[in-house]
Amino acid sequence: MSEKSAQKRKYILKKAREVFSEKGFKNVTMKDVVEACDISRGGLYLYFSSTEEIFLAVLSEEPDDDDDEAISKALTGDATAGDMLALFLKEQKKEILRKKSLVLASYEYFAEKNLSAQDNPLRKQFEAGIQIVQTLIENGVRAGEFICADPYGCARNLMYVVEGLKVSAKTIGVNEAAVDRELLYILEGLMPGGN
Amino acid sequence: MSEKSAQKRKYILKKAREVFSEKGFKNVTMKDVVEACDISRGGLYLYFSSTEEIFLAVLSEEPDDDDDEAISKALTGDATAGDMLALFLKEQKKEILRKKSLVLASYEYFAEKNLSAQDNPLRKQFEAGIQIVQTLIENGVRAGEFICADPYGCARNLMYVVEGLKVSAKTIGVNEAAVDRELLYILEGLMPGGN
Amino acid sequence: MSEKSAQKRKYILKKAREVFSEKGFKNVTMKDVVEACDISRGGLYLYFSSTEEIFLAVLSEEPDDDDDEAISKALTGDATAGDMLALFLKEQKKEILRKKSLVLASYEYFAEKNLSAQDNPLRKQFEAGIQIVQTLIENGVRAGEFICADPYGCARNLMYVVEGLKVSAKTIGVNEAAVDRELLYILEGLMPGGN
Amino acid sequence: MSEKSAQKRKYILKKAREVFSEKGFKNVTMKDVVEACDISRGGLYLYFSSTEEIFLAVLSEEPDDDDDEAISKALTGDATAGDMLALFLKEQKKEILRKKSLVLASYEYFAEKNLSAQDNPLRKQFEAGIQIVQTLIENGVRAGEFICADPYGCARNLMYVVEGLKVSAKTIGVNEAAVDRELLYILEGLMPGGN
DNA sequence: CATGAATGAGAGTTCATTCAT
DNA sequence: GATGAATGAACTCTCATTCAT
Repeated sequence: MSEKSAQKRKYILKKAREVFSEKGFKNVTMKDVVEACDISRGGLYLYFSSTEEIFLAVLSEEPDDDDDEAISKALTGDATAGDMLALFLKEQKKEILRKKSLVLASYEYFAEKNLSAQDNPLRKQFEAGIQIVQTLIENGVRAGEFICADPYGCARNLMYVVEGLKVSAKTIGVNEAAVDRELLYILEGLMPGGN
Repeated sequence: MSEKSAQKRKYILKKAREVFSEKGFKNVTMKDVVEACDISRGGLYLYFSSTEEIFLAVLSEEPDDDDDEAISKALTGDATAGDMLALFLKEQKKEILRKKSLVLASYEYFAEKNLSAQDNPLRKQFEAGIQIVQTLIENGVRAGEFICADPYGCARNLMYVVEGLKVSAKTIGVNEAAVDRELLYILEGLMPGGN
Repeated sequence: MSEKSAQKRKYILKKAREVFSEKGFKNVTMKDVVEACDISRGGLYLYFSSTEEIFLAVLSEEPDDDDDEAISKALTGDATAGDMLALFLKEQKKEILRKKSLVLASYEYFAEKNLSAQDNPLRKQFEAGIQIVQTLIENGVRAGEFICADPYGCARNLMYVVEGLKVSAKTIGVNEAAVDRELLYILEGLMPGGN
Repeated sequence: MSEKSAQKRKYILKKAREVFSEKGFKNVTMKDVVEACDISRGGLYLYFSSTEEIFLAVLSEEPDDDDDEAISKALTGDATAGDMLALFLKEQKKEILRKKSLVLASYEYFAEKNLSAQDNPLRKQFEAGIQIVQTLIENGVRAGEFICADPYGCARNLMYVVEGLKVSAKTIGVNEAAVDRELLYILEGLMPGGN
């Protein structure tokens, strides 16, 4: 039963993720989720008792994580820093362009809460990204692949651009070429013969 | 009457702007606006018939526009490109850090609509920003103040960072020092002795 | 408007009183009141926001107060203590036998709350009754109408019997003859030639 | 199984009694009972199919009945009428002051039903009480212990006071001293040197 | 123009009751 | 017998919107 329950919970979260992707956070009602899942009103309450609870569960669900896996694999292999950075950017690009993403719902949700830096998963993720990029750049500089006087600054710049692209993708529209162009601009700045 | 009407309309928009700043777009009800304005329920309907209508009116209101004015003045004066870029960035910074801004409400609103590029004021504004920055950089390069191989790319980079900072300010928190740091990083990239 | 509002409020309370009389306290829903008043769901909420609020308003409404008026008149006139006690008992009897009374609803309500003696209107009323009866008996004794060694004890006895009759009337049924019989039993105990 | 069943039934009734004592009748849901018993929702329905059914079963359960036993014992022994009346009153007092009693739940329940005198267990119990007291008083008078011109009237008076005390204990609060005082007042009225 | 009472649709939530296991 | 997930009816409460004044 617990098995079945867990599966149903997962099913609900899967459907809810779609709903949040489409409608953001605040616009989603329990009724929306009920209808997306095609279950009864009361049935949903057996698993979750508010949209917030569902949303947080969706967020904390392990994602498909091809990305992290891929990154991990790359990090353990003997890929060059450039390869790895490219890989990282590829994942970011995927996230930026993903149709069904929780980006805006997260913005809505975390903008309302005023979480301290520690409690804010969005921030943690952001800072983790900076850390990764900085390390990759430093490795690349050491290996002679990159030229960069301020790896930390460059990493931050990259991540803010990614952030800007994410939100732009949802609000003003950004196509794949534009994403490539922006990321390439930064990458080229790191290249020995770059601008 | 028309005069009085216009004033009341303005009053409503002023109050509504505050409401949208605080609560985003979707969370705002006609009741919220009515209460913020301390007018009657029916009274509001004489001027606007939905929160969307109010929101669009708020957006299209001419803002205080010290910024644009200042910019214009600078552009007509004999300020250097560097001065003018600094001025532009100062305005951006103000917007990024403004407590009561419509940033998130706009994101919410325009994310829902799928407006074509032409109809999307957010996009127009974004592109106008790029245009301005690009021009300033080009002027600076011509004047020998800046060194930049790709003014358009640099302008885009700058604007995406600004966008990233705006959303970060609302969601994960960004203080003034952090904004300065990010903008400075870009500026230094333009300087003859920069990175 | 305030006039009309006040009238509607009164109207709601009148209807609500009937509902509480019939169904007690806990069984009454906002829907019940809405239906009794034949107003809209939301309309009721303009006046009251919970059944508790309505109930307390019903309780604190001034009653028809023939009783109190009558008593007051008698007290100011030159009625004998016996006449006045008879009058008091007549009012009690009316209350005991009243079809539409809030007795049980009050019991339900105040049993749930654990109000201190001061805050409990039921208790205040009860003690006021004892006080009145005691005074009347003392006056009667002084006037030679009654014989009573313990007016306070007798007053309490009377009021507890009244209380017992009230609840019995609602739960096991008590007819007028039975009420008369019980009250007469006590009265006769006060009479010079009584038991 | 039937043995086990009977035990479970008893267990449910025991727990349900507590629930009804605390929450009255109408406020109790099947869910409340399920939770108090820590059994499954469906499980309860194997034994009872409504709160009413449970409540009636609780009421008809033989109580601990030290009281009745004690009374019976006393009645068969050679106790004096005074001793026996004192015993009876002691039991009433216990009931009046019992924290977990079904008094209010019963009031709620039987007030809703409009049972005929025959079908109303509350009434039967009340009249049985009068009968017992009347007999005791008559025996006491015959034995010269009591003086009473109207044993039936006095018995009724006593029982209504008890009823009044029961309901007062639940609604306006009555402490032990007050109960003693009221009962003593009546007893003294029976005593040769009483009021 | 302006008011605010009134309506009713719709979302949230709780439970009695059923039923597959 | 026993379980507890699931359903759906019923209730609470909030607002967008209308309309008589």
